[in-house]
Parts: sequence; structure tokens; C-alpha cells
Amino acid sequence: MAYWLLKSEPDVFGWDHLLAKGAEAEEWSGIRNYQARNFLRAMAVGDRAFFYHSNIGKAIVGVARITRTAAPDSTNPTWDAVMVQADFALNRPVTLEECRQHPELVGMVLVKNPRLSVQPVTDAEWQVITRLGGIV
DNA sequence: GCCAACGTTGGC
DNA sequence: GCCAACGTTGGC
Repeated sequence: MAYWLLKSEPDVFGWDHLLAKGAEAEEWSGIRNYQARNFLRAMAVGDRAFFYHSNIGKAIVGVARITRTAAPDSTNPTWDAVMVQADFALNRPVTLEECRQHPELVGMVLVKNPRLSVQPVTDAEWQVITRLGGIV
């Protein structure tokens, strides 16, 4: 199983919105960047993804699960989208600032390239962040 | 194929 | 609201 990080602007589509969908999956559409698209295509059903809030909060707030591999984006079929479902909330948000400060997280893509909207997360980074945030 | 110009993103 | 960083576009 691979780990990922998905960015969202909470005032557009936030973690609460995904949580509210419960067992219903949401199409992760709107990705218009080749690097991000390639990561979407590398996703497998069952992979986990951190849910990151940019602009407001600037923190990892929850864990989502990939429920469908990449397929044409319904809003623009020349691009791809996966389906995601809320999995667990974190006990507390793990902020970008914390990732910057943490010696094991300074190499994160989130820290090095915060603009990339779909990112890979290493096993080690995943363990550190879930330990920091705590799984509910 | 290079690179300058432009647009977008996101942290501050 | 500003600006730095990055990606994309288009002229050459």
C-alpha cells in the first residue's frame, strides 16, 4: 500500500465536506498538473492519503482512502481523477510549520514544494505524522 | 528546443 | 493583499 497527500482549499472543499459524505466516495477532480496527474495514475485502491488544508489551517487534518483508480475527470476528460472516501480524522491537525520543524519531515514534498496538489508520502513520513496527529 | 513572459498557487 | 516560486505557453 502506498501513501499520498492530497491538498484542498477548505473553503472550496474541505475535510468536513468529505467526512459528511461518509461511506460515499467523492471524485477527486480538477487536477490540472502533469506531475500531480502522474501520481494520481500511480494510485491503487486501498492506498491512503493525508488530507491537507492549504491557505486556511495549513495542516494535515485527516486520512482518506483511495476507492477507485485514475479515470477520466468528469469535469474534463482529458485529465484524470480518482475517487476518495474519508477514512480517519486525526486527533489534532499536524501543521505545515510542524513538518518544517520536524527533523524527519523536512524532506517532505509538502515542505519542499507546497504547490504540488498530489504528492507521494514515504512510509517513514506517514508513521511520524500519524504518531503526531493520532488516529481517532 | 530554448527561454522570456505570463498566470497561478499558496505561504506570509 | 503581496510576492516568491513554480509551471505553462509561445515566440524565436
